[in-house]
Amino acid sequence: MIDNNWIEDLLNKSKSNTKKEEKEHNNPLEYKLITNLIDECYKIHKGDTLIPLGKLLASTFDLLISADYYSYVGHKGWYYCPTPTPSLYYHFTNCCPRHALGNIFYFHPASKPESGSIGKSTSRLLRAFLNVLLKKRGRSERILKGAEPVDVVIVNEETHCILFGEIKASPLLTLPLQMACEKLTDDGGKEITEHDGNLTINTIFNQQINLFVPKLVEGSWCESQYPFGNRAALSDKYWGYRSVIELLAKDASFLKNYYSFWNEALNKYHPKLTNSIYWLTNACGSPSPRPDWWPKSKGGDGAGFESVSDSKTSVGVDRTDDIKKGIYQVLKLGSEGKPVASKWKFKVGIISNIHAARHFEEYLESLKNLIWTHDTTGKAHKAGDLNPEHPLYNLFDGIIALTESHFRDEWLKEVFGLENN
DNA sequence: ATCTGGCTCTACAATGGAAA
DNA sequence: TTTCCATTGTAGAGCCAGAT
Repeated sequence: MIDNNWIEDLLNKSKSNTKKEEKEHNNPLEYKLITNLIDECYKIHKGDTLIPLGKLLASTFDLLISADYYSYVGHKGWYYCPTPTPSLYYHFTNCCPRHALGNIFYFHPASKPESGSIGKSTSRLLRAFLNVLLKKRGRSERILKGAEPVDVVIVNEETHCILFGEIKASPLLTLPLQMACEKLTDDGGKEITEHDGNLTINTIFNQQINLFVPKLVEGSWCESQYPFGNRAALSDKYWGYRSVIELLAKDASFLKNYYSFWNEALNKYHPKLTNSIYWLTNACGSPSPRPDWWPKSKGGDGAGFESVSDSKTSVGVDRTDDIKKGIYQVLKLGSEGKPVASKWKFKVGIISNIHAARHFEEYLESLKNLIWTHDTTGKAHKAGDLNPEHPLYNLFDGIIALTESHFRDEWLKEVFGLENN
């Protein structure tokens, strides 16, 4: 089964996959947006080196994912909030985003794209993002879409270094969209309140849509918006990408303000610190304090309540079963590939946008420096029992994320070591 | 009360064999 | 040989029950 061509075969499959993907996936704005985002990060970091480059990059990766999410926005799923001024929101956690900033919760289901379409884009976008980033850093490595069971292949043809990686990418948050609107009444002419929620409006096409970026005013986070763009028609599939590109070009303050919000959200991303902008982050859990009007979960006869965002939507590589899956993948790829690596310096690792913010300690800390080997005698108990030339392997050559990484390999450190990790 | 993980549903991509 | 289609595998996320 496993032979000396295992790595070579997968590498060849990966190459052809990439070409095919480039052909079929034809979004002309994707590369442009990624390039602009990364260039802006370098500019900001150069102007203020106290801002860590990796975190900046991670925050703009969220913007990239968001641009993709926005491209699915249609007529359905806008939430009507009447106070203090009538407004429509298209949001990504299950509550009114503007009231959540003050820890007041009005339930309304998030309008996320179908999970089936999210999965493939996040993984593709992270590969594309890293590709541009490595070019920017002057690296010659190529990033390829892997073939099962490998998510991503990173290869340096000259030095024969090759990484098979497991990708786990998921955004910290997606900014809500906002539109102004008239005060609405129900069929009987009665005013609609926050509790009534869940309205479907007639059309969003060609209307001004704004981006909801909370702003810190005298110590509290307040609603604030940037003019964003509009979707011309159903066929206008990439309007999200176009609008982010235009906003970056138009308003120099946007990215810095967005970053300071995003960074604060990441710094306070902990289930014990449930305040304000926390409720816009993924996997933030149940509302606290839970208001009287907060609904029980659907079909629930028991004590279950709806959440603002379920733990299944965890950030980066933080979801526990994803971490476990990742550990299995590096073990599997490593144990099959490393002993037969031939001319390749074969490395394995996990690649993500954001490190395991909540679960690193419990799930990865004790494993991060593990090494392993094959022992067919079953009698080796210490290194000295083995032949001095007996090979040992890293469990992880790298646990890599834009925000924080752990390296056990010099090559990977050169490729991915950013200034802040 | 919260976290975790099993089960479920959905979307999508890859595969491989049969039909054209 | 190419095209079609059923099957299989993977991932994200909702729901729920059991553990802590």
